[in-house]
Amino acid sequence: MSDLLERLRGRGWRMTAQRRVVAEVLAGDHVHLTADEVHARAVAKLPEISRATVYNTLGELVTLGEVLEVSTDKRAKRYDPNAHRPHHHLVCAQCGAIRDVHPTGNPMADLPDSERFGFTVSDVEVTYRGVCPNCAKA
Amino acid sequence: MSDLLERLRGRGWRMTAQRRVVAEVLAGDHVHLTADEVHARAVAKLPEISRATVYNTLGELVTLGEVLEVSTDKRAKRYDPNAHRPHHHLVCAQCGAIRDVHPTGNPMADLPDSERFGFTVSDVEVTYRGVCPNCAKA
DNA sequence: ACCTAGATTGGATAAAGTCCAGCAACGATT
DNA sequence: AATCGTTGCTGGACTTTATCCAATCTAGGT
Repeated sequence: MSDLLERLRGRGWRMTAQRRVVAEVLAGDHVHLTADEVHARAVAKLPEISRATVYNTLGELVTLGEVLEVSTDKRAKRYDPNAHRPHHHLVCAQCGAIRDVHPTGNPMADLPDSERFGFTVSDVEVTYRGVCPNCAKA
Repeated sequence: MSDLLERLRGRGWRMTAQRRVVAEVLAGDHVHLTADEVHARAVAKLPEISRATVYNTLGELVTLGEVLEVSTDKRAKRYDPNAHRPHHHLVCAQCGAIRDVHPTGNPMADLPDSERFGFTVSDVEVTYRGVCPNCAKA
């Protein structure tokens, strides 16, 4: 993840304690935190960090293509740091747990021209829904 | 759409002016209104209808499987009355326009067991993103 | 060490949705 | 047609999520 900071610096990002902390908090696979969760964890490392800064930083990371915004059906947006290996999501309908998945096939190829309504289609997002093993037990 | 009202009545839904109006407002293809938009249009037909009722009714329609909740990336959830013909969505990244699309292939079959993490997968939602002809012109 | 563009802060505000207590009315029954 | 129990409706308060902004601070170049 420190390569992330390198890359950002290369793009003229001014490095601050706050931004470093947000980047640290987001590291890892299967990480899909809400802005508030990011803020809570950031505060643990840097008590004075403000909510606004967390929102700003997340927004910038999304704009720069380093982090993906994931809208599962929950109320709050979630942020996915795994932007460089394309993947989709599997969501538990009961507890909201999210896993990264890599389906075979290419959904992009499955949309015929006749179904594109003249759009220039650039991206697909696939969300699988189901019940996770934990919730199935209960 | 009046068959919808029939079906609901058959399921023990008590019929009221408010519910009728909400159902009317939702009729049609490529309809993806936010709760607030539904409320605005409902008010035009029945001035006293309250926001809470619109939210309640939409929630019930979703529970009954008559309407789908669509989370594109906008802030507000949208409601899609076309629940009985399965379909996916194509969203303009600029203006937010939404079209119903029917891709070929079955994304469900593209998720191998090894990528299911023990989940019981029951549903897939595919969202294509791009730029619509209108926005492309500008 | 200094300077300035850019970043941070926290509080106000907005937008979307939920909750609740009291009133209204659907429709089954007689 | 009148009654009545149950369910639905209302409107306002409240919660959650997110954005805006003016004042203040700081990273990093010189």
